[in-house]
Order: sequence, then structure tokens, then C-alpha cells
Amino acid sequence: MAATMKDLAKRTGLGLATISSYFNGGNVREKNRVKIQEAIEELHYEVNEVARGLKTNATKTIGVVIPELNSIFCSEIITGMEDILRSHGYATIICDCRTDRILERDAVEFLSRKRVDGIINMPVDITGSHLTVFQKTGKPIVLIDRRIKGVECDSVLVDNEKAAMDAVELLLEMGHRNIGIISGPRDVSTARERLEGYCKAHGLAGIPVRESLIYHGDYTIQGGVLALETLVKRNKDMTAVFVTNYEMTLGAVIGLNELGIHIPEELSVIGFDNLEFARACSPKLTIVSQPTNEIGREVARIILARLESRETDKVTKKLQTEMIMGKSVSKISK
Amino acid sequence: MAATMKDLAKRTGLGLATISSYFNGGNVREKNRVKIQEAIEELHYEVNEVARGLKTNATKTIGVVIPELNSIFCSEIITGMEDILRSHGYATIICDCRTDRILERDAVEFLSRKRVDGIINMPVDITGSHLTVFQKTGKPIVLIDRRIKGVECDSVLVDNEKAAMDAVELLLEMGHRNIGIISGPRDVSTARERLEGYCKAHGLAGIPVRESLIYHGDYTIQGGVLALETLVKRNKDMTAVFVTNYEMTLGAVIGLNELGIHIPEELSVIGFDNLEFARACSPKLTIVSQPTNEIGREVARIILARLESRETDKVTKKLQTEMIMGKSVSKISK
DNA sequence: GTTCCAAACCGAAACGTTTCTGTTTGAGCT
DNA sequence: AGCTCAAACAGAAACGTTTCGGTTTGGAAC
Repeated sequence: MAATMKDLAKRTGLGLATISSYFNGGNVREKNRVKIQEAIEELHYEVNEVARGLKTNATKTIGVVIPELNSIFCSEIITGMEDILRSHGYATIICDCRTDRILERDAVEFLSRKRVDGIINMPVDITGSHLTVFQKTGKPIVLIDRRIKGVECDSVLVDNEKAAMDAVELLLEMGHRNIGIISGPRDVSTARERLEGYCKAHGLAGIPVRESLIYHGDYTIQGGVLALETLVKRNKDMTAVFVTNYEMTLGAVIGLNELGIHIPEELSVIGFDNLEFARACSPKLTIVSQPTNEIGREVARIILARLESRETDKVTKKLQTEMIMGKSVSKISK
Repeated sequence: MAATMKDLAKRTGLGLATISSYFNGGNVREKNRVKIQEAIEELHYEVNEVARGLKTNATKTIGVVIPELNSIFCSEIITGMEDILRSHGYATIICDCRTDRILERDAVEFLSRKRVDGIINMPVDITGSHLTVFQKTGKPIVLIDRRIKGVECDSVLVDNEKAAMDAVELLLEMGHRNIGIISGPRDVSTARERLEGYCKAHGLAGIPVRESLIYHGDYTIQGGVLALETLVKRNKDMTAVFVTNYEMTLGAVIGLNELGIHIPEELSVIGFDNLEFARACSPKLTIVSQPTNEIGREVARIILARLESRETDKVTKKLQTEMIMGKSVSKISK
């Protein structure tokens, strides 16, 4: 069907090795070079990366396993990551495991069979057991956003505790004393860290944390709606709420909107991520913004470094968030 | 390094062909079956899909080329698509070409070298020249959302004209006579069709179309902001605006917000896509909603059918949009 | 205990590369 | 013209599968 290197060899009268070295930057006489080029044109030759992958034992492909493609946090990271990987000749196979441990394990096995050169993973299964088999191959793994205890490998994280402290401290400074938090699932490390930041900020200010002000959501939009409704219902004195990821922020705004509660007169809000959405809210939402693009680029850089050299010590990069000021926080005068 | 079928053969005392037929559903005696299973466990064997791909000339991989991963329209389609493809044993390599014709061409060539079994493409280059080489391989191509004149292949489209007519007719019924439209790039078929619907609705109502009410945006958020500002500035009598994709809808809402223009008292708005965002707007935005998930699933079904059988006649599926009513359109009484 | 035949098995060749081990070539010297 | 040596080339083996043709096996029927 498609032309092969053998065809090129036959056509040009050259040997297979010469054709191969032409494609791999070896020494080929100029006149043969043009002969090969002509043959490529005429036969519409294209390198077969599958065969090459079999021979070289490197597919120039990175597997990416994420909980939800359809989440701006993930998709922005991927965009930044892919940019860099592509420019270094690497392809990415993206597997969206729908926040499902089984599918996540399947995805890793699948990528392993496909002989990807490395895996980038925002883990759902916090035991990391889905990664152990792949890790034995010695190929690199880089974790995004969430750390895993057992598995030791490179990771790119965000300073979640600091992020949450910044937000809560702002609310405290503005006089709020009954601050709700829409936290994430208890078993997700980012969620725990953000909640920890919330508690620490309270501790530093000498204000006790009230259990009823804490809601453990599920990081989804619908979960955000429910969380907000619940918090509002059970805390009549709550004057502010801090939402700890984008999807739930969107949900919370929907909830407030549908309950007819005004921001910030009746409730101050600090959200998470998606600057553009924050700008579209009226009044503009104050948010904690994660450097998604930079996370993606950093992940790409780390895995590329690993692929090129065999350093031993694992690196953990922690990036900082930024507060983007809006008008969704009001000042409370006692 | 990793165990191969040859190792399994040695270990079990069976032949290569038997091992192979074990993996491909052939006839293997029960006792040998368990022997093989044990050997797999002990040697941690995993099929090498690269070698298999070379031999079978099928990689069980579909290439997907889209203009922008970081767009909810695209990412929702991909989610729906991947679900179905995965459950049929196909992987997807996603290439985000950043709305760049050169990168799009690169992506297709890249996928071709990787010997993907088919390509799904939301095309940027409307001449389709990036696809002609791949098409010669006889492997299937399915286009999403935008049609291309030269290239004949399956496609899944949306009834854009009807979508726009529905929206504009609603505005006309509510008494609006000076309706702005934030349209898309002139060379994108979806944009032209939506604009056509806008014009047709005016025609049916016997109302002339005014050039100054038409703005050609670029389908980006920032483009939406600019579009809105421009339209508002040059049409003091404009009472409603129809925005023709999600990113520009978000931009338009940002623009209105930052200009302090109230919806719907000062300006009625109909947006496009992203139901959740519409719900988060205050008042809730009326939008035209595309069946993104269904588009993705349909695309997957079509390409799977092509991969399994060699029907000749190409199919074009056209899906309908839905209007989701909010409170962003006011009634005008003359 | 034969006979028979499908079911089960085996080994080699092939897929399209890269790479290893040699061999040839030709430009720059006497 | 002859010599030298690196540069350029050639051929074959190997990567890990599938598949083709041919061989063995085992159980049912006699």
C-alpha cells in the first residue's frame, strides 16, 4: 500500500542504511540526497512511526490521564503542556477518566500497552496503585496538582494552603467573622490543603472554626449549587463564603442567582479560577487564580528533562496562586 | 526488558502461535489457558501494541484535530466522542492546532505518520488541502461542525441557520427592531450560516438588515468584549444583541458588565452555548444551545461504522439546536 | 484397538524500521 | 598512477507481533 523505505532504496538504487541515515541526520552525499527527495515526492513516502517505534523502543508519545477534560483547570493545563511537548516532537494521548478510579487504572494500562514514553497524571486514585506497574518500566511519571504518598516521582503542585489563607485573611480583614467554605472531597489532597489554609487563617486571627460553616462538596457544578443552598440554609449569620474550585464557584453563583441573594450586600464571595468568568459576573468576582498555563508548561519541561537524562532525585515544583480583586467582598462594620 | 510473547512461549512450553491465539480469542485448551495466565502474571507480560500495530496495520487509534481544546464546545464534543471510542477499544490522539492552519496541517501529517486508523477534524483550513494526502490512504475522515467544499467525507453538522433564525425571531416577536449580531469570521461556514439565519429572519418579518448592526468577531472572548463595545458605540438605538458562539457571549457579558449596561432593561441579549454559564448570569441568559455531547457521540458512531465496513456513500448528519429560555430578553412596547 | 477428523498446536515468514558489521568510494596526497 | 583514510554506502539481523501452511493431539465412533 504505502511506500516504504525499501521502495525508496529500490527507486534510488541506494541501500536501506543510506535511506535510514538520510532520515536520521546521517551523512549522505548531496546528489543522493536529491535523488532520495525526488523518490519521496514521487512515491509519497511517509515515515512509518509505528515501525520506528518498535525498533527504537520509543514512541515519542506521552500519555496524559486526567479526571475530567471538560474542566477548565485541566484543559488549560493540557493546552500549555501540549504546546511544549509538540514543539519537541512528542505527541500526547489524552485519557479522560471521568473521575473514576477504574477508568483511571484502565487508562494507565492502556497507555502502557501502547508503550508511551512517559505518563502525566492528575491522580484520582490517591493510593497510586494504578501507577505501580507502569513505574516498574523505569519510564517517567509526573504528577499534577495532587500528591500521592506511596509513589515517588516528580510533581507539580500549587500552594493550596497559602491560596486559601490569602482568601480567608482577606475576608477576615474586611470584618467577616462567619465565613463559610465550600471545600472539596475529603480524600483529595488539594481539598484538604485548602481547608487547612482556611483553618489556619482562622487560628492566626484567634477565631474558632465552626463545623457548620464547612461543607464538603464534590468539585462539580451541581455540587456547588447544592453546597451553597445548604450553607445558606443552615447558617443564617454567614456573611461570606469561600469556594475552592472553579466548578463549584460556578455552581455557587448559580445558587445565589436562583435564590435571589445579592453579592456582596447579602453575601460576600471569593471564588476560584477562571478569570474570564469572574469578569463576567456582576459585580466582578474576587477569585483565587491558579497559574494553569504555567503548570502545564512546567510539567512538560520536567518530563522532557527526564526523558533526555537519567537524573535520580525527584523534583517537586510548587507554584503560587494569585488573588484577583473584584467587587464581590463587602466591608462589614460591626 | 519487558516480557514478550516469546518469553511466554518458553515459559509455558507452548508455541508462539498458541500464545497469539490466546490473546486473539482463538482456540486454546483450558489447561494451556491457565498456564499462559500464570506465565503472564509471573512475567508481568503486557501486549506490545506497537508491534501489533506494525503487523496488523491498524493502530486502534483515532486522530482528532480541533482548533482549540480550551473551548467548551470542543471539549464537550471530545468528551462524548472519547467515551464511545474508548468503549470500542480505540484510543484518541488529540491535537489542538490553536486555530492555526500551519499547525493544523502539521497535526494531520503527524497523525498520518503515526498511522492512525482515521481522523476526526473540526477544520480551520476551509480549503481542506491539509486532508488530501491523508485521504489517499483510504482511511476515514469525519468532519465536525464545519463543512469543506473540495473534500468529500462524512460530517456532523448543526443546523446553524435554523438556530440563528429561532433566536432572531424570538427577538422580533418581543418587539425588537434594531437587533445587533456578533457574528464570526467571514470564512467560517458556521458563522456564515448563522448570519444567514439572522438575515432570513429579518427578511421574513419584512425588516431590512442594517450593516452597522453586524459585527464580525473572531470567536474569542476578547473579541466578544470588543465586538460588544463597538456595536453599542455605533448603534445608539440598538435594543438587542445576538451573540453567535460561547466565547464571544462570555466576552459580551463581560463588556456589558464593565460598561455598566443592564440586561435586559437597557439591552436584551441572546447568547450561545454553555447552559451553566447562562444560569450563572443575572438575570439568567437566554441562549441557543448546541447538542455538543450528541455531536461527539454521533461522530464516534460514524467513524466506527466506517472502520468496520466499507460503505461508499458519505453521510452528513445535521443536528438541531435548542433555545433555553432565560430572562435576558425584554418586551418592547412601541 | 483402530480409525478419523476437527481442534489444537507449531515454526517460519513477514510487517517497516534501525543498527551493526563490513565494504566501497573518492578526494587529497606523494 | 598509486596510496591512504575517512566518508559514504550496503546487507543482514533484530524489534514483537500476526498469520500461513502444515503437523500433532485426543476423544468419539466403530
